[in-house]
Amino acid sequence: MTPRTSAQGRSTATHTATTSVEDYAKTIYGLAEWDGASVTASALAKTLGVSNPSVTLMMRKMAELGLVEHRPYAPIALTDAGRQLALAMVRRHRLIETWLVRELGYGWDEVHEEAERLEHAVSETFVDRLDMRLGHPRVDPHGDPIPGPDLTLDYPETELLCRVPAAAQVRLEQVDDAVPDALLALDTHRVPIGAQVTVTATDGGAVVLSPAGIVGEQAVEGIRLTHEITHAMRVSLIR
Amino acid sequence: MTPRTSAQGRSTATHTATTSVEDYAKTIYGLAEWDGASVTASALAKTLGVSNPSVTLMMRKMAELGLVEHRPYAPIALTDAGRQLALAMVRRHRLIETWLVRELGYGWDEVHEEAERLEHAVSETFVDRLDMRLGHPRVDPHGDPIPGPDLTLDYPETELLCRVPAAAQVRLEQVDDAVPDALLALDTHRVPIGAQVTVTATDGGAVVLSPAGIVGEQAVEGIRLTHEITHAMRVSLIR
DNA sequence: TTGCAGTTTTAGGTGTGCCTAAACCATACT
DNA sequence: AGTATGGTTTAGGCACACCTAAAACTGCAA
Repeated sequence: MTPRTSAQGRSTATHTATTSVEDYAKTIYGLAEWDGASVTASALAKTLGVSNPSVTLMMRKMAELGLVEHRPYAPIALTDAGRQLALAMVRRHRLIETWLVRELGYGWDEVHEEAERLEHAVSETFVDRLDMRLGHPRVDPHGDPIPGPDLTLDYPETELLCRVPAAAQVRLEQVDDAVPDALLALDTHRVPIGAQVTVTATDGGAVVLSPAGIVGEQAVEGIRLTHEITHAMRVSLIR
Repeated sequence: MTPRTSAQGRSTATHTATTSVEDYAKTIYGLAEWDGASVTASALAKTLGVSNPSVTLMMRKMAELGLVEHRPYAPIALTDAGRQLALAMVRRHRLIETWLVRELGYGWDEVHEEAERLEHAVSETFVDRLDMRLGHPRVDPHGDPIPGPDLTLDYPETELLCRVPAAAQVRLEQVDDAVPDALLALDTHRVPIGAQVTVTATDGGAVVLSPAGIVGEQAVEGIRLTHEITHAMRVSLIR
């Protein structure tokens, strides 16, 4: 599951990649990674906000570039080179977000869009110097792990919040920075990354949370989160 | 000479501008500004590294957008809106350069290319926050003045080094960051921005400099700069 | 004044990345 | 097994920004 990394890091493909190619690679990686599901053309189209035919065409192109495996009508998977490219983009994105929050006073809910544009414009040198200045952070402000310079990534053991059974005690580890509603919900209910909570009830993906440690009878107001939001959060199970 | 600035700053044009349009506007402004000459299509083509017909086409487009005045076969000039856009880009460019040098440890000869890409990717918000963090600098590391948030710009009284007569005492005020040879020459001869020097001899644009204060007989090795390089520097006259 | 040289524009064409509409396949259901 | 329903691909086009080659204009000079 953990991506294999060839020694010298990004090679030819990374240099020929256009902004679009970079976005496709990152999105394919994100879908496969976050959900653990196989990536379909239409899922990709929906996430990227483009039409289905556009995806088909781009997949043909990226297959020729050696970035994806794609036989007609079959699901889409990144090659090793494609994963390299995706991880390089993820690294950029998360380092930039960390910097925007730490040094330019951005809120964690403001950084995504800005990073989305900047990540295509910065050089390798820039990324390395930024990484050094920030002290080689391991996670970004949303709890997402940042790939190292060699593009390896250690995953904590996490699960999508929408898949956790009722009554579980969990710790909030990551939020998808691309889902503003999720960030907003955590802000308004004062639930930071690292908070421990109990899943009081589940309803087909929607979830009700209470502060951890609340046992039973106390009538605490729970926090209700929609499926869309719980799908944008990953948690680790406690005990 | 100093561009007039309408109250609320950048309006429609700034938001519809593509990367190319932004580059054209900035380049037209730079040519008119630095040289004081009227801008021809071929000068623009050469500076931007594109063909002449590409310039013609782009001028038609930018005229429709209300960014340039351009009657066929006539020289090119920015409209007020075009100058707004150009100044917004100059502001971005120079603030980004200042930041790269001050906080990411870039050399002043490394920043141009990086800033050239970043300036098209950052938001207005980003620029304003960066400006605040840097303490509203008035000049960038190359001595070039940085337009304020209202896009006005105060020019010091300067002249191109290649136009200064022999025997003049001058102070180095600005270097064109887009000319690496000029930056290199100043680095190797240890001449910083603000240095006072005497123009010992001129030769059709090429110039020999000596440290200021050297009067006559002392046989000091002068610094010889080509026309290409002296054209990339601006100085103020002393006394 | 006419002609020529150089600049500028028109004409026609390329590559990228996107779109809609229409054909196509593969699977799930009756 | 046969067919409907969806996801997927082909077909045909558009916008942007660039190119080369050829035509058109300007203005200087014989």
